[in-house]
Amino acid sequence: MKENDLLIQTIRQRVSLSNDEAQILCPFFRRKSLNKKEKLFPNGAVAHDVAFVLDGVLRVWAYDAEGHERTLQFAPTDWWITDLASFIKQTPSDWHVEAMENTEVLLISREDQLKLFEILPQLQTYFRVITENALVAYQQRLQEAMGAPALERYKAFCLKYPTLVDRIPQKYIASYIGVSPEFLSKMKSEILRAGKKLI
Amino acid sequence: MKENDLLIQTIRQRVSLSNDEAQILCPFFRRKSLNKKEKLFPNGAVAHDVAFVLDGVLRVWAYDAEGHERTLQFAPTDWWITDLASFIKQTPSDWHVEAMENTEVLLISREDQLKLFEILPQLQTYFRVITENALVAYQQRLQEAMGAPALERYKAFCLKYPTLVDRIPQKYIASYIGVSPEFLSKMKSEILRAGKKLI
DNA sequence: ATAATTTCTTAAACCAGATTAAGTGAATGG
DNA sequence: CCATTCACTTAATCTGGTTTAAGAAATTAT
Repeated sequence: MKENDLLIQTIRQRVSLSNDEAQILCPFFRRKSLNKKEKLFPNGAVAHDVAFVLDGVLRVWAYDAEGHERTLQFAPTDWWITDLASFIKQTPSDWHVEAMENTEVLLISREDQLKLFEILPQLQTYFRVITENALVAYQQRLQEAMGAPALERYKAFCLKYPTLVDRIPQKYIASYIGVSPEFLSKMKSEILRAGKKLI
Repeated sequence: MKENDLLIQTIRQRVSLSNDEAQILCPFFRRKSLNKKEKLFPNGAVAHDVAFVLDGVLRVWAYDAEGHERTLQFAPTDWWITDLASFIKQTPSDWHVEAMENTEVLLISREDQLKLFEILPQLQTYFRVITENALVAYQQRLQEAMGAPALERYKAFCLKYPTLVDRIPQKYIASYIGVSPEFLSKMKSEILRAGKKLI
């Protein structure tokens, strides 16, 4: 059960959970290993599960109108990730949830998640709170996407995902902040040339 | 209590609520009238309350890096609205929540909302569900903002807020879809000239 | 090791949408 | 009821970021 320690610990940062309750919770989760480039569920399938990342990194992405990849979210260790629209309505998925490295996750199905909310009400509180926080984060990001120049968006990425900046290929960062890989490269070389410090 | 009918009815679209439970719920809400241009709370104050719109329209907006207004959300009848970041953490607000017409709302404070979640667990479920749905909507909107051309974003606005298209000044629609008022005007006249039909 | 592939950089031409400016019409207020 | 402000349009010019293309560097597979 050692692999569940990180999960319990993470949940306990937001709601209280006795050891007995933790024992109730654990069997709801299944462990899964994903190889680099492997997807959490097949393209177009329903996202049955939400994943809690133990180790590695996942990303959610889709093609935009012009056929470019756009990254919605990254998920390093102790983040939750899925195609939320598909997961909450159990409808076919529009997004790809893909491992960027060999990755270990814990999975829980929507059905089991809703069951768990009835058995352990604080779990519903936990997910309500992290959903509220995620909503705030997306509101801020939308505001940035519309009103802030690309360099500000790059800085915001660096603050949000400090562990990823020098770990994942730069083109995925570009697809997250919403610029072409060429332009991100140009921005970074301008920062260096000017000797500017980020943040 | 007639003014609470719309609230009860709206909640019952997602969770069950007996008449007795509805009677418990109602005293938690206070009614408030806002004049056109009036704000839900003073600039920089904490958003103590979340508002349920009975009649009229509110909008949430802030200035971007270049000093332009950016509209995050509109709320016509039966929508919920507040500065969510400020509301959930009870920290000073970054956003303006402002009436676009004379508007009637029901208010509940964060404190009372959390109390209510303990008294009526299905209310926590209700807010979890609408928060999940709002999160999905913001994910889609972010994807659009980054990858779709301005005309697509205008169409998406028209679908999302059909009651507002011919009701609010066009410059606020521009500030929502993320273009200058001049460019929205140009797009619309091009649609007309080409005799294209939206949607 | 070496070949094959992927990623990153640089630079020129290009474009969607911003900015500026000027004029017109519609609300609003005193 | 007039004056002022606010909302919308049109058009010229400008700009942040894209596209295209080509080469260099780093990974990955053989």
